[in-house]
Formats: sequence, C-alpha cells, structure tokens
Amino acid sequence: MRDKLLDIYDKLLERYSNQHWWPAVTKEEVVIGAILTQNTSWANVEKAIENLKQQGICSFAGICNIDTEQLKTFIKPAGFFNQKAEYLKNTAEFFLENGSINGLKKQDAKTLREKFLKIKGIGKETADSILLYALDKPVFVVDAYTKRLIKRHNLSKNTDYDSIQRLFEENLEKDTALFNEFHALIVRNAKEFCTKKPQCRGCPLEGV
DNA sequence: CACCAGGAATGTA
DNA sequence: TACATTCATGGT
Repeated sequence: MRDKLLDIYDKLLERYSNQHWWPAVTKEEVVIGAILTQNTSWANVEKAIENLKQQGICSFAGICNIDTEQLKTFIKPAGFFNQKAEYLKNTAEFFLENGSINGLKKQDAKTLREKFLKIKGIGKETADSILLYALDKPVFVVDAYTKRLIKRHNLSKNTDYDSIQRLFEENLEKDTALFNEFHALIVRNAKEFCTKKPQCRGCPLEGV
C-alpha cells in the first residue's frame, strides 16, 4: 500500500509541482481561512480575508473584539456568513483562552483534535486542516476528493473519514511537509479531472 | 438555467 | 449508524 500511495504522490507532484498551500501568511490567518473555506471556493475566501485585513481584524484578537453583525458583513463573500461568524468567534475565543498557536503546539495532535472537535463549527476536516497547516502537526487531511480517489482506485474497504486517514498515516512516514503537499495535490488534481470533466483523459493517475 | 466550492450542524429513522 | 436538509456567495 505504501508503494501505491507514493506512486500516486510522485505522479501528482511530477505533473503539478509544489502547490505551496498556506506559506507566507500568519498561522492565525490559516485558522481563520480554514473556517471560511468550508464548502466555499478559495477565491471567495480570499475576498473575505482581504476584508478582515483591511479592517485590521484578521487575527484571534480582532475576531474576538469585533461586533458579530459587523463581522458578518466583512466575511460575506465567503458565504454562510451567519454561521461562519459564530464559528470564527468560537474558534478565536478557544485559541486565546488556551495559549493561542504557540501554546497549543506544545500539546499532542490527538489531544488537540479532540478539543477542536468540541468547538461548534469545527468538524474533522477543519480540525485536521488546522493541525496540519497552522500547527505543523503530521496529520493527514481527508476531504471529499480524497475519499473519491480512494474509492475509485479501490485502495480501502472502509471509506469513512478516519479509516482513510489511517490508510495514509499508517502507510507513510508522519511527515508534515509530505502531508501538506499530498493533500494539496489531491485537491489540485480533482479540480481538473473529477469535477467538470468526468472523463480522465490526461489525468496523471490514469492507469494507476 | 443548474451546479458546485479546500464542510458542519441538525434532524430523522 | 446512515442519510437528508440547511446554510449563502460568486464563478462557470
């Protein structure tokens, strides 16, 4: 299984090169983006992020202090603004009360994941995205594209979230940089060959 | 016009 | 446990 996964990774990387997800931004911005991008295109998330930056509130403290109704207007381009405003408040408050980014990084990933999942607005994918992209934990992020990839290539009997996550984490070295790039590459590939183009002609995974 | 995007909460059976 | 519905903007 390890060879199959690495084969997929190598072919995706060869085709698309590094996706450099979430590089030159603050870690607080990564967490905020993880909430805003729930079922939303990244282009719309960037508009919301830009609004927050212009207001000088693209941070946990900024989110906590701003009026909720005001916050809704700033994140409006990202959609679901009523619930996401609440989710951002919940998340920012949790981070500020628990050591923020640097403080929380001292805890292990498993413990953090359980705590994140108790926050209203953070599910498994968002929790793992925060662990990987904001806290640099070697946690594999599973999304709809990843599930589809595993199903189409028949790489696992169980296709629930945790089973697929274990498939990657137990067969690959727990490397933050690897998991970071792998997930980004899966998304990059899926957007080109799985969404609006049912056919797989030209897909780097054709025949894998 | 329909469909979906770097999901999660809630309700039903 | 396994689905179905709701949330909302903006691009294709």
